Parts: sequence; C-alpha cells; structure tokens
Amino acid sequence: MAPSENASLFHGLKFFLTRTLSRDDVAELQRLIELHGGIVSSSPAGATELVDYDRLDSRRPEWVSFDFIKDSVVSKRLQNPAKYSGVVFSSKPIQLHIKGRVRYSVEDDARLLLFAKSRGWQSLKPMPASAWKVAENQHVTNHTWQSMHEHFKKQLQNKTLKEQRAIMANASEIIRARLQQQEDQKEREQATRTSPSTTAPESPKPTTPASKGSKGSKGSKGSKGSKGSKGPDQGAPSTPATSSPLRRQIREKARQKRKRTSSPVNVEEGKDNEGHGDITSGAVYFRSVSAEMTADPSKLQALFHTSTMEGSRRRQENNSESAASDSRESEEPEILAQDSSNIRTEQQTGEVDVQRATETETDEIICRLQLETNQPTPVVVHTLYSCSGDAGMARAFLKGALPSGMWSPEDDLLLVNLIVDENIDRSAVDAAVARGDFASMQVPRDTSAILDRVQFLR
DNA sequence: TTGGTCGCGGGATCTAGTGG
DNA sequence: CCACTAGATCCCGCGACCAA
Repeated sequence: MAPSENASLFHGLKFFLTRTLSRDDVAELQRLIELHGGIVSSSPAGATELVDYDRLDSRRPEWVSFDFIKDSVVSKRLQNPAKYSGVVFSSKPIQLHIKGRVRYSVEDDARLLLFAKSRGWQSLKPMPASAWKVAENQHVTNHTWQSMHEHFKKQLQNKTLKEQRAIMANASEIIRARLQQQEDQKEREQATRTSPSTTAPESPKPTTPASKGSKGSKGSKGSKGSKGSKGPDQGAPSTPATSSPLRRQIREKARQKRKRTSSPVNVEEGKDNEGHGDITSGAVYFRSVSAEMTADPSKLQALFHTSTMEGSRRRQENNSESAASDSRESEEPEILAQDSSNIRTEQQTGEVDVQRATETETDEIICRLQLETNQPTPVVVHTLYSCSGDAGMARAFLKGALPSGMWSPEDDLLLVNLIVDENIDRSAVDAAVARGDFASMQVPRDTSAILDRVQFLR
C-alpha cells in the first residue's frame, strides 16, 4: 500500500531468491522487492541471497532470511540484514544463572541445529558424540556435550525440515528481539548520560535505526514464551550451566578410564529392528513421505540414503522377516504417523489425472498384500512406495519377482529437480531424457514413466 | 591385544504442572 | 502449601567396533 512512500526502500539493492524458496514465497518476495525499488537478480553474484530459515549459516552472512524483506516492508525501514543472517546465532548464548538442570530453549535448539548443519549433518542422521565435545568447547550452548548429544538425539535429530525451519525462525526472532532490546537499552543509557548537553546520541550502531517504536510486527519480546526467565539483562551470575567445569573435568577423567565406542551412522536401523520403534501404524507412510520430499529434496536424499536403500537391499538379499522391520520407521516416525489419508494408486501420463485411494482402500490394499505375501506392514508399504502405488507390481516383487517398473532410491534422486519444479512439462522432461540426464538410471525409462513417477512423488 | 570412540539403555535427579 | 506425576536433563555402565 502507498507504494509511493516506500518506493525507494530497497533502492539500489539486489536480491537473489534461492531456488529452495517456495513458489509462493518467491512471488511474494519478488513483488515486495520490486514494489519497493529493489532488483531481483537472476544470479547470486553481488546480490543478497534470500533463503529459508533452515539454510541460514553463520559462515555465510550474505545469506539472509526472507523475513528481512517482509520486516523491512512492514516497519517501513530497512532492517539490518545481519540480524536476519546466520550470524545472529554465532553470538554466545546468554549465561543464565543456573542451578541444577536447565531446559533447552528454542535458541539452544537452533544453535544445535546450526552447529550440526555446519558439520554436514543431514536430517535424521545421528551426530557423533565427538562433534558435541567440539560444540561444548565452542560454547554452542551452556549445556554439557553429553547433554547436547542426548538432547539432539532425542529431540532434534528426527525433526522434519519444516520443524527445523520453525525452530530457526523462532529462535532468530527471539535473538533479534533481544539484540534490539540491547540496542535500545544502550541508546537510552547514552541518552541519559548526554541528556543535559543535548547533543545528538551518535551511537555507532549498524543500520536498523529505530524500529523500536515500530514494534516491527513481531519483534516484540513476548517471544520467550514458556520458560520466560531469561531476559537479556537478567544480570546473570556466571554459573556455567548445570555442573561446574571442575566437576565436569573430574567426571571426564574418570570416564576416560572406561571404554567407549564408536560406530558411525547407520546403527539406528539395526537398533530399531529389534526395538520396533513406531511400526505400529506403518500404513501408508509413503504418501506423506513423498509430500515431505516434494517440499524438500534434501529430505529425499536423507531418507533414501539411509533407510530406503538399506531396506530394499536387504529385502533383495533375504526377503525374509528380518528385513521386515527395516529402517524406515526409525528414520521417519513422525511422517509415518502423519496423515495417512490419500495415496495415489495409479495415474495417467501426460495430463495430471491421479486417482487416490481412500484411507480404507489403502489399508485394504496393504492388508491384502500382507496376507498374500506374508510380509510385514513396513515391507509392504515400502514396496508399494517403490512401485509408485502399483499394487500388482508390489505383489509381484513381494513374491520374488523383480519388476522393471520399480524405482530405486538412486533413480528417484535423479528426479529431485523435476519434483521441485512444479511447472515441469513433458517437453522439458523429453529434453532432459535426450540430454541423458537420466542415463544413469538402473533401468532405462521413457518420458511417460518419469512423469508418472514425478507425479507420484509429488 | 589394547585403547579409544561411539551408541544405547536405563537410573537418578530436577523442574513444571496439577489437584487436593 | 504439599504431594504427586510426567517429562526433561544428566550421568553411568556396557557392548560393539575400529585402528594401532
């Protein structure tokens, strides 16, 4: 509204919209940027890169969350981009005065996620304890490495990308509010100090001039929510969280006498095999998995690399019960439990004409396959997924055949771009096929087959 | 074989919420 | 205010794995 007054808000500024942003976000951001005199660049060179929260990285200050644009527009002032980059998380966590144990705040969670990502962590995979020792040294949070390790494993490791984004967004908002408050405080102090002389308060603060009054839509610090109590200037005596360093050292030494272990990654599947984590309602998790993946290709990768590959390989090897409880559940318990509403059972090529089974129908299909093939639910469900919902093909596979229409995780990975780009049409796929983009697929596939699969994965 | 590392299970302890 | 409970955090011990 009233574009005239803000038409130059982003004047002379260039922004690059990262591919991973949703189409809606891209459209909205592009509109806002251009409306306010900015330029949307087609390449990241020389431009501020607008990303989603989960992509923030303290080592890439030029990556800024898209809220920077929105907040700037709302407050009608150019915000400080640094406050919207991963840099905000690189500040040291506030030292709370603590006795006993301290709950993890959203901020802590965000720092842990950021730390993990900076070390190449992929969703759903575990982080080695050694990494958390580094985190402790770097004061990523005020918790011990064991605590971070534990917390990450139990609370964060299985978060979906969406949840991760929410955490990061939340935390960054909290930190921004705190920084703002600190700036305001400083300003006030300065003002009172210099007030008699009436000289202008020339504080060398960065950009954000005065969003203080302007409650910047969200900047309000109600943020802390549940745990309250950690106000910025809550003069915190410097008790380093929980256990004292001394006590910790002693414990550490004692521990070093003991033996330890290390088995990289993939332990979880073996573990859940006997632990039968969430297998409960194994039904129809694949529909939601594909939805997740559409929203985020990296999830596809993570999921497939770990679980699916493992699962299918094992199935092929021994096609027996042991393969049953394979991994997936341990990997994606939440997705599993999610909406089990619709699955696509078949689809036509070309035009989007997708038939979806109802929940009941889906259950029926799965139950029937279970009965006919004597395979447990997770295996049946996973096979259906690999067969794009084709019950006949799944049946054949479960009975020992190796239908050519099945999709391997590696093949699916080649489709990531197609899945992300909702506008993809047949000619584009034709071109990709001609280019040999899918040459590495285990089974040669034509455009129709590829479109079908993309449709299914969406 | 030894020593180091890691993952996991599970117990102890603490906090927050709830009800009497 | 107190007792109780649930959930979170912290810590320990053990077995498995790996490299020297």
